[in-house]
Amino acid sequence: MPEGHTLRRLADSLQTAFAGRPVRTSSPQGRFAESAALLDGSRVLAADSLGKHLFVDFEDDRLLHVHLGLYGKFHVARRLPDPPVGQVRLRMVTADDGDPAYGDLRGATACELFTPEQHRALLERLGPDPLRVDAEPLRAWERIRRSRAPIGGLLMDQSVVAGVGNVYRAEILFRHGLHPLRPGLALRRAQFLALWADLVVLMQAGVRTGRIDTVRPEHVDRLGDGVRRHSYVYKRDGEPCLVCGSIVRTEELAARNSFWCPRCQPAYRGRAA
DNA sequence: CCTCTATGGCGAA
DNA sequence: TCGCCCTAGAGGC
Repeated sequence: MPEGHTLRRLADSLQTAFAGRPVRTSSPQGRFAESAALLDGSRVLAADSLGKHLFVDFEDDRLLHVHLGLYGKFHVARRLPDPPVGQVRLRMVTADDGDPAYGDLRGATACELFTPEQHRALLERLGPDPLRVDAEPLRAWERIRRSRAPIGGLLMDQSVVAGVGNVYRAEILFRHGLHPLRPGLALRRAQFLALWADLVVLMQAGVRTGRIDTVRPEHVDRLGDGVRRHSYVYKRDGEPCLVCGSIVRTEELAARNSFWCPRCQPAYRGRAA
């Protein structure tokens, strides 16, 4: 589930398993062979994430940039790897003694060495990441408050907020009673700050558990059918809202399916919320 | 077996 | 806005 929490979690496990240790890198299916060859045998210094981007710092000023895209997975385990099965695009294996670990990258959009210039340009382009303690939410607010674009699109724009994807977008808007089509400039500052604070809580929980779970305890089995829901509206179109019972709706927004409850998230009609 | 869908984003038109 | 990249799981036949 590659939204920001997945990348943060991945950076943490790579850091724990590989930091300070030399690795053998290979590209069993060739796609990222060039990156693998350039890094083979070097020492990992650190791993970090920003938004949906992963960075692995190697010695001699080399920086690996990975973006998982929609389908990518980076499986990390603290044991010796089995022979690669299927499309492993990058394999990283500890090359020193003791405590073996490996990582297998599949399906990623990007796996490349970044120049300092590329790195700087990317950092400059990305908005604040709710998972970072040094994030500046007011940078996002300055973009949102002056934009006529729908908040459901702005939240997906990585230059506004980094790390939010389609699930967190749908869920955070539900939790704050905001219709996805409400223009950014129709939000109040206090509304945005509450939304941001909630994003921090939800995404931190996502880092801890490895899954996106946004439903408050009192709503988890609200329908009384014994099914524990973990989202209020995401992919629940056609089903009853866990709060009011209205039928959850979906429509495409910013090239992705957007989900909302028509009663809890009333349509914007030119008034403040 | 097949087809569809997905938590993302880029570049061409 | 569309096509494309790439993988895996779900569901239909």
